[in-house]
Amino acid sequence: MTDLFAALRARVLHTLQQVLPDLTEEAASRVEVSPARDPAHGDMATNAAMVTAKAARRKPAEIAAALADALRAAPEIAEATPAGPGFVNLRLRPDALRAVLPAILRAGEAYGDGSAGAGQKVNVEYVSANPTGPMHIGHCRGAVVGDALANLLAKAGYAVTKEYYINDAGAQVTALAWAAYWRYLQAIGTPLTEDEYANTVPGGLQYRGDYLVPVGNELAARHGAALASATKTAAPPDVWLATVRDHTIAAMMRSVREDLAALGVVQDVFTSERGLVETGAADTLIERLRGDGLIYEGVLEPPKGKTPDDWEPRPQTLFRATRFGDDVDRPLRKSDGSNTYFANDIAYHADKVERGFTLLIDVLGADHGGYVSRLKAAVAAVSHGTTALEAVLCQIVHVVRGGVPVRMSKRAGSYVTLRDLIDEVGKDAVRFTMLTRKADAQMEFDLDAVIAQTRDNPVFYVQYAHARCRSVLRAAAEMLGAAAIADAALAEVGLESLTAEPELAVIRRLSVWPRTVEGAALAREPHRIAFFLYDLAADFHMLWNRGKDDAALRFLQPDRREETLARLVLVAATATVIRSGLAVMGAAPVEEMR
RNA sequence: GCGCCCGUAGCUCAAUUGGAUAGAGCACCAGACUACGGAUCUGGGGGUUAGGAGUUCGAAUCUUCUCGGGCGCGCCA
Repeated sequence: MTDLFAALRARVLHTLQQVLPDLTEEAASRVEVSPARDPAHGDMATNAAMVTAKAARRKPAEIAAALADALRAAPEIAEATPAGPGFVNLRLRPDALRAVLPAILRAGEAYGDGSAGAGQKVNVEYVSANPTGPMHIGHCRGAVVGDALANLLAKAGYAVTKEYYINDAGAQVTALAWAAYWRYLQAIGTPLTEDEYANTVPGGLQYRGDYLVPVGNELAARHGAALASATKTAAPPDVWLATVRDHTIAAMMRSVREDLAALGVVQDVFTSERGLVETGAADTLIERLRGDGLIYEGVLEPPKGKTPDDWEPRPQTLFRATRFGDDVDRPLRKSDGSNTYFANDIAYHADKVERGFTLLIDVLGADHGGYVSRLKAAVAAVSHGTTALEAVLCQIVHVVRGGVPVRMSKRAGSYVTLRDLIDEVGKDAVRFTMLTRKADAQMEFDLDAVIAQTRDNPVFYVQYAHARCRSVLRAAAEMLGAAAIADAALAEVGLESLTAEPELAVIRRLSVWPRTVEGAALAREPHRIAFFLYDLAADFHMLWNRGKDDAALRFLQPDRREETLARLVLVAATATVIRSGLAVMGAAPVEEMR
């Protein structure tokens, strides 16, 4: 019994069946036991009477009254009161409420682990930035949201794989190779100026940032002048392209992994788009879908209202996405015969399906919103409906400093890199702050506020609460000895002295943790963890400050050992749950503030 | 023109996924430190949830319309 709300829900359902013998399973499934919004109402409330009234053809208030009467007989319930339009408010016996504390100490950070995921194999794909340069702030939110969501799902009982899809097959990678080749020519002493070189590059010289200088130097060190013409001007691509491209992609991915590691993100699987292309996976898949009657040659209608200037009707290889709810059928081959990005992406998602995942979650930027419906159609088609795809869309982050927007020029080298951001505000602050908004809402990231060490910075507020817990426990170890305050020892302590409202408020909050984990996981909303931690920290700071007005209310009372130990149980449990929550966020708990 | 996301206190954001009197922080006003770390805490003012209509025991949340903002719209990734 580590989830008090699950236990009480079971109690309510059991009792409800006595009141309403004909209770349907459907109605029962809608019964909730939730935290009371107002402590004056009690500890918990249930909507049981309201959600069952219609089927039972009885008035909610009538059921609520009967249910409350029956619940009062339950051993863990002190009060059960019908209220409002049909709620039943519950107040637990104090010992039943306090029982969560030893349960937390015994479970440690595993407290809150759930089984809602039922071991389902889920693949969370996130970041998946093109390997064409250092990661910048635009990539950051997806990285943090995806990583925290994966942690959250794992805690809720899913079997999670964290994955990165390397987009290393498109035209932009060829452009990257041209840019790296320029740095290579420089390294071996080319006579070409940058502009002269740019004129020889199809599509012009992109990626002019100097982060490719080391790559050029490495190529020169490894290959000498072998990749260039005798006059050290641009040689035909077939001489060097594959070599330079592969080396550069590898270098960029090393940099991406380093940046992600600095953010605390370590993914389990990296899948290469090029790998899928080279094994012909996409072509194989297209033929398979053709066998299912889902591929045809056809001509699409032009988009209504806004027709591109160069639009002309053209027969294309199309996937019947409309059969799976998409708006239009989607092209799989470009006019030059090569596969579209979408074609490769179908193959990639089919690969995930074949690896046994029954739930795929793609964390995408909001600019991919229009892409989701065709992906869902593709996953439905290749998995024959056995696998679901969900998209978590991350809206754009506006970086400001003191209310003034930080310009993020696309001009190479002058944008704000992820590494710059981490160096300035720290990994934990970046992660926590990125999770203080719903992913699908635009957010403002104020560098000044994130550095500030005050209450308006949730990271410090939460970490300060943890540091205070640890501070008390260190002082307690001095006073009582380390053995007396070990978790195992504290789990046996009598807790009758914990009766004050601020103490009960913290206990109530701690009891909500498993329910919070489950709710956030099912909704795919890791930001709820951040808000829970903030609220828990607020409850704890409030409790702490009682000791300021009245020294008798401080945690450590030298001449009252039993009472002190009981309070230490509360402190240790609070610290444990904060650590548990920070682990989901991917932020480190701190022992002391500096 | 069509599709998706969004609109909540002056500002930045919540709201237990349809629940009770819509809550926090910042800012503003008034208070609390011989400290288990005051980087904290207590109190106050501030709202027609963009607007209208509907669904029901009950709506910020669901439906619909209007207004406003963001993103996307065949052979980019």
